[in-house]
Amino acid sequence: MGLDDRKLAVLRAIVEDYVSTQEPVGSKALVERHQLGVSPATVRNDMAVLEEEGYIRQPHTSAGRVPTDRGYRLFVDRLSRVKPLSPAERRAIERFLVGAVDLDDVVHRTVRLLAQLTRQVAVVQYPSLARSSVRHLELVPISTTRLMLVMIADTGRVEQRLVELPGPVPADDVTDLRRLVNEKLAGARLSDTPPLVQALVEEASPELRPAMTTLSTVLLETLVERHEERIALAGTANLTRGGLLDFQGSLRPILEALEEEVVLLKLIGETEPSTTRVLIGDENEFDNLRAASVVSTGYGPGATIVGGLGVLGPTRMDYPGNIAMVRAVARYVGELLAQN
Amino acid sequence: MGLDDRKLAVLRAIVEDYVSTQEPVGSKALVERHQLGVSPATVRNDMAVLEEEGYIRQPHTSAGRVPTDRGYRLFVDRLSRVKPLSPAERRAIERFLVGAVDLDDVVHRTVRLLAQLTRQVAVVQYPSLARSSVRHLELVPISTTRLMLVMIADTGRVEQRLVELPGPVPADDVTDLRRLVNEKLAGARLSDTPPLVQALVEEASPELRPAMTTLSTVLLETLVERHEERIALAGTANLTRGGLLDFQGSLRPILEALEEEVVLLKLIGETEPSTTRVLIGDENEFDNLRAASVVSTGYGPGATIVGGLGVLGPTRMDYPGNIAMVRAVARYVGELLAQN
DNA sequence: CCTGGCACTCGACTGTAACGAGTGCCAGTC
DNA sequence: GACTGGCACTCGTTACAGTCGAGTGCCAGG
Repeated sequence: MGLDDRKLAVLRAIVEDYVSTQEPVGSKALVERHQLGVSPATVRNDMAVLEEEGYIRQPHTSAGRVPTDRGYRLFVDRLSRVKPLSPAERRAIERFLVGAVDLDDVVHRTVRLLAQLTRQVAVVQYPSLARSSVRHLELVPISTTRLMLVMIADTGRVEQRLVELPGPVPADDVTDLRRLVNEKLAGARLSDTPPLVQALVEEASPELRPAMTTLSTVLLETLVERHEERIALAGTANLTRGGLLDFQGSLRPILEALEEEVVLLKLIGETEPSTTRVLIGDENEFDNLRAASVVSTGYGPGATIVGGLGVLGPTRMDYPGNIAMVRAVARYVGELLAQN
Repeated sequence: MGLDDRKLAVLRAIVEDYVSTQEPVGSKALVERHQLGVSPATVRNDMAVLEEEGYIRQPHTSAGRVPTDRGYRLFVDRLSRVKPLSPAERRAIERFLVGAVDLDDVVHRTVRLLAQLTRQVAVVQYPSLARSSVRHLELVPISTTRLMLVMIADTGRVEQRLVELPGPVPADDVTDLRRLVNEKLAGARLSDTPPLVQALVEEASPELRPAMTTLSTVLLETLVERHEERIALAGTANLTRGGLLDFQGSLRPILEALEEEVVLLKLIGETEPSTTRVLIGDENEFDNLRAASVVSTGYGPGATIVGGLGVLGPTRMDYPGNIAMVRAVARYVGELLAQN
């Protein structure tokens, strides 16, 4: 029941044509547009087999064939040829590098770039706190009983939290607190901090003990528990390309899913190192996104991965192109981060 | 050519019915659902006048009437009765207050709340830097030639920027720099800082001069020039309610507009104090949003205004309800901010 | 000034027919 | 045995005609 080379070529042709025309493709059109070297009738036979195997289907009897999710999967795994970026695309990616002034800027530029290049919805996860280390902790007195805790991570992320102290704390004590927490925590990975924070409380002098206890609670919340992942999104307007054909006229579930950070994180955040992941149609776990595909990968300075990025679009998308662009952008962002 | 009371009542009834049913409303249905005390024929005459005056129109000859933008305008200005919030809505607003830990949290909760209450797209502007004062400036050494500048504003906003120094600066000098900039700038409104920053450079000692010069450039950029306004958005999925009837089936322009921060800022950011602004259909300046209306207002602690918030939806929206909710939410957010 | 009545308009819906893209199958060819 | 041309068949799309009915404008009468 194997598929010989020609049948695979037919499948590839169907996917490519359908992606570009958005219309079910028939046997006649297929032989006209591709050099298959056989007649429509032969192609029809091959199509019948491909359909039997579940790679393509007919929307209705008198229509051409359309790839199924399974067909796209085979295409992505075995049939797609790498699509080199055009010079224009390359230039666009390089140009976006210049002039980014901080992490926010980098992320925003990246997500817009990705949306523009792929003409899909782009998603970029900020560098995950879980994969960051503490660079510096700052305590800024707001009033005698309030501090602003600012945590600066090595990935460039800056988190702030208000700390309500149990009682007034003099400025000198704040200085001590600042010194203590930095001595203990600076350089530590955020995931390793809980015991260190615990130690801080135990080692604190009696005067500092109450303030340090409160502070430690907030520290743990900020550093570990709330684990606030952030996401940037762009290009939602691209969902409306292709009229209402994609997503069978109902953008609703897609838009709803895109508003859930949890969903997006699941889609692009689970990064095995340096692979590009492709989720096609119902391969992803969310019902709302059955009609969508996701191409994602991890990024980070050097070989480490600090976050994920990717694009989301209709299953009928240009997989080779999007894969190439997602990879390229991830690599450039990694380089950019490495410079800091 | 004035409109007597009954004609106004008819217009009000048309708006209310059309908003709730989403279908052109005819004379017969109107007298059935409202106590107008007259016959359909009379209503028809009134309708003819209202149409002549441009307040309503017929989508086609054999259909009922639909309000025009001008009709909505009149309705909002003179006919709508304030709609008190339901207890459930009140409770929802109060509940959202509890447990907000920082500005980001407040803004995100607010925008989601607003989207959920109004079932429209909600937009919240972060407290504007232009209306903030400097609370504290922090300089964190990243390497010998790099600093992270962190600015904490009294509105709770925290901005960071990387500073590339012209040469190595010893730790003691960083301390001096920190002290100097805080002495000069802490408490100042951001819009008042340029001369102060200038003075900083002039007064700096020769050793600090080069570093201070670089720092001042970044300060000016961060504090004044880039004036980075931030926006949070939620509820885009609500655009798909009412099927494709609203926005005549093309969400595209709306989604595109929503991705432009500049556009959103114009819509909700221009706040005259303590008024609620309603922009109906083509009253706003963006072609993309001709089919949409915006209800917005300013918010801030006490009587001052630090930012705007609002909702965007089809012109066929529940103006009284949305106005009430936007106001209520703005007031609550103001109270919340005042507590900090 | 309001009302009932009436003719009229025109979109929505229904049913029918013609069309055509595309298929599956089969007999014939290399 | 694999491929091909031919052919009957399916079924969605389009066009057209006819009916229906919601809603109107207008008018004569109260």
